[in-house]
Amino acid sequence: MTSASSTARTRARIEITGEILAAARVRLTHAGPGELSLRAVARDVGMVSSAVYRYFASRDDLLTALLIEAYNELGAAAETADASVAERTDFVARWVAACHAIRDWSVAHPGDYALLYGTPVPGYAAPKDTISAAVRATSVLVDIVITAHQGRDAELETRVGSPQDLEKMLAGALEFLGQRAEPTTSVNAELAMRTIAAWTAIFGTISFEMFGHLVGSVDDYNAYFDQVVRRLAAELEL
Amino acid sequence: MTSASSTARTRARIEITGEILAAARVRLTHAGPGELSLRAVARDVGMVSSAVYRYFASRDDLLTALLIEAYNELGAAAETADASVAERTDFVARWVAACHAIRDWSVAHPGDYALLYGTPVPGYAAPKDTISAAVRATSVLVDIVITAHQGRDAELETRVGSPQDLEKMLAGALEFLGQRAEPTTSVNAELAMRTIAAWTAIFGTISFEMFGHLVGSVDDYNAYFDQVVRRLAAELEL
DNA sequence: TGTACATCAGTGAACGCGCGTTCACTGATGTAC
DNA sequence: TGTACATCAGTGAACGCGCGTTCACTGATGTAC
Repeated sequence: MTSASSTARTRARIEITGEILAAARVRLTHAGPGELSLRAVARDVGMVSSAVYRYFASRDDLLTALLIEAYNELGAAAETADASVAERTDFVARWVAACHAIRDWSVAHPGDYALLYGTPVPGYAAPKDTISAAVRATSVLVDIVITAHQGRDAELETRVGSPQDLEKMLAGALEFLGQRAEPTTSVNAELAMRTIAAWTAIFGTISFEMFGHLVGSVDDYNAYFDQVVRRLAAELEL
Repeated sequence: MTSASSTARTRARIEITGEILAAARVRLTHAGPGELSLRAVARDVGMVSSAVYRYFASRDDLLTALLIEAYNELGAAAETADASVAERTDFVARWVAACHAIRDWSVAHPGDYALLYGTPVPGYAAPKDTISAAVRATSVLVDIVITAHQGRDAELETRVGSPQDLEKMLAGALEFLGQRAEPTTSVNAELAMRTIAAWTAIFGTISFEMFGHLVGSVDDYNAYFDQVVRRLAAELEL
């Protein structure tokens, strides 16, 4: 008698599901997510195309699984990098480590990156299952910023516009940041503004690099990214 | 006798070429560039698919024409917005106007924006004809920054790393900026660094908005973009 | 001005292709007694 | 432990579809004399 979770069938299922996902991700390197072909993936794995339907109910389901897997990998990379900084109060070091981990993963997985941060697939709406995975990498960055500012004497001064305007405009972000901060603390709207702008700048920089817009302008992408990240750290007063 | 440039044929050719391009751009709103179908475009225009080949030698040629047209429109929008600021020494106003023009055009033409700044079409390499169009919007921003700093007493101080490192890393950008500056002036590497970072942040912000990454965080995209742009203006010391 | 020829836009059929998905099947694996 | 039945992974054929591109054609427009 075999326990339900370790029969040959169950193990094979897990393994082959992984093989299909891996093959699909390789395909994504050479074709956009919209052109991802289930039949091509099946061929790569060595099955007949209809067999894939034993594992994924449709092409969209495959895309969803890919999205979740990729988001989780990116999130895990950021988390690991942050955790590897021994001096937990060195927020600049943690920020730099996490940002570079995000870029390193992106450079190593261009197809996956395009899936996550490139043009959305037309006609495909990511289901809610993807949200918790999608938020992981971002949460690492947010936590570093919030923790750095937690319990400081002075709140950041609003640079442009009024605090009230910022609060209204960033209501959603403030709620998200508030959930990740200590229960009693309220998050400063100016800090939220700078955090979102920094987060956007990081992925904007990676996208520009990956999609070829920095060709001819920047020679050393890693060094350039490092510059951007350290400037953002200063901006965020980490 | 009719002059070569205004025969009925020539006029029809120009008109229909425009109709094909327009139909293709509508299609791009609902399908990524990789999935753009020549047959579908032909159908929309009311021709048989093979007739399109009288106007474009291949699907890739159509894509190239779309790229050039869209880049030129975006560039023209930025140029017009900049030119409409009467007080030419009010560089902040010019910067804000140009940036908003870029965002407004992008929001109004999401399909075209994705073509220009989204995931590149796999297997398609934009030919060199596109470069001069591609550079127009960017040039507007660069010119504002350079002109603002032209002939100032103090050069910007390098914030992170050494000026030498920046110069090496940004050789390509420095050459580009140098071409647009007054002949005798040399462009400060720190200024180049901040300019590229600002340029990247602008398109990063627009991409995040357009591709859905700000949903739930930011409520008023236009106000948020305005914040970003004004902060960048300060950063650039316009 | 009128005619003969050349150019060219648009047609419609055809090519070979790959796609997502369904379905009846077979044989191996798992389960209950 | 052994047998009977149920589950399920994988097969292979088939469906209807849309795609990019080629080609011989027709009829209208343009050009040269």
